[in-house]
Amino acid sequence: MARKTKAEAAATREALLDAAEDMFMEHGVARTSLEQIARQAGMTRGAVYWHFKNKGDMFRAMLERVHMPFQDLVDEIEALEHDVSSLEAIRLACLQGLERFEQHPRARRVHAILVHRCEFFSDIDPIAMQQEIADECRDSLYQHLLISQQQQMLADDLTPEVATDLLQSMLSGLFHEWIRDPDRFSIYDRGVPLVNQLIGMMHRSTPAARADR
Amino acid sequence: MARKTKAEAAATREALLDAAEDMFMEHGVARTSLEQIARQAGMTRGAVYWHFKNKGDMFRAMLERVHMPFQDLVDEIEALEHDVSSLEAIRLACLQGLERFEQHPRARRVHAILVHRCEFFSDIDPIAMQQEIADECRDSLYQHLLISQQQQMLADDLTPEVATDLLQSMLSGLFHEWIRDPDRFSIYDRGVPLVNQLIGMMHRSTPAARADR
DNA sequence: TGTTTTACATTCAATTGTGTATGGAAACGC
DNA sequence: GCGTTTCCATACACAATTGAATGTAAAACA
Repeated sequence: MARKTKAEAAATREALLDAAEDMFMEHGVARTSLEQIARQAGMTRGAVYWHFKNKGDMFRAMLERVHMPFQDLVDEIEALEHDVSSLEAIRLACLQGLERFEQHPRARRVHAILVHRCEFFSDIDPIAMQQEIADECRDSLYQHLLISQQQQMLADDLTPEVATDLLQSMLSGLFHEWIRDPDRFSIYDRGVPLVNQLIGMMHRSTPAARADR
Repeated sequence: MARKTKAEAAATREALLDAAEDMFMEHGVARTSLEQIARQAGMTRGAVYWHFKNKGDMFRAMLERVHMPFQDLVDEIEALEHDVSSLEAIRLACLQGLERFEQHPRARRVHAILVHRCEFFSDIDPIAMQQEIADECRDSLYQHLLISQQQQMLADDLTPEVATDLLQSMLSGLFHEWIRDPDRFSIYDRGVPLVNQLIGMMHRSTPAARADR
């Protein structure tokens, strides 16, 4: 076969990853062969083995295309905390995260694959990856809820530990319910009232809890 | 090979399912061959193909050994609702559910396999199964939270819809965090304060929210 | 412009898993 | 007690993938 331009080669690499996403999503990771991926991209397995070491390497590359923006959210909290209260910053960061999930279809698909379309294989451990993401999110929430408590924002009977577990569990559950079938409902539309309500209930006895629904 | 007694045959069937659980849990469903399962049980594939049609049939049989006791929980709510308030009945049913998860290691393992160790194959769709379980739980919660609202138990700014989403998301998230690595923490120990806190916050302005931790 | 490297396609060897067919001895029904 | 059925082991044929080896024409480079 004729050699391609560097730009063309990069394009086929992207096309292969796109095809991998398609086939992984449709048939699951284990049930899709490298030939199916190659044919979906209009190539042969030769192209796949040129750009990637094997299926595991391809999977890893697919994940690396969607950078997990959790640290970005933390940074946004940080930037906001100078203007608004810490609890309010957390609330806005959660809403921002929901919105982001909704608006990046590639990130949505890759997360769906990671959670529901693959079991571990070769040296890929999706559960460990999910663990890592969840822990990162959890630690971040805890740090900021600790600040909220120090600022006397949390309700009397609410410890930052329980508050963290509550928020993290709720967000995690919402995510899992949604990612199971993202077309069933909008994670943003369902999530906004939940976040507002829960954060509102966490506030220190401000009877006029705001639930803008 | 010599024919076995009916009791012995039933025992090997159970042994095969035990072995399947072990291997599915350890290597994932897709990566375990029927021969691995047979050898783990001290048998050959002949035994497997005698008792089951194929891997999918075996998987289904494995799931059928653990009856999902969600309707039992609903019934327990029903039985309790004559004595205590509806919200209190929901709270107790949630705690009961957590306890049950903790205490049945087989159910725990099978759920872990269903969620994290398999993608769909042949005519098995684990996501649809999880969907079914979640919907059943959600519907049940909603029905009873509707009663709570009619009994004027819910906080003014809390609709039964949002309350349902909150509780269900929180429970689902807690479950997913736990099932990812059940040895990391006790779902009961972490769940009890969460349920108590959340249900407590849902109550209609009873300032003395109870958080027994 | 000539040489080297790149970006694939094609082919091949080897492995792995599946489903089925066959066999055999003991348990079961009568 | 005898035929039949059951429970499982063994053997075989078949398809599906994989990884690597080889081929090749054009791009990149000097």
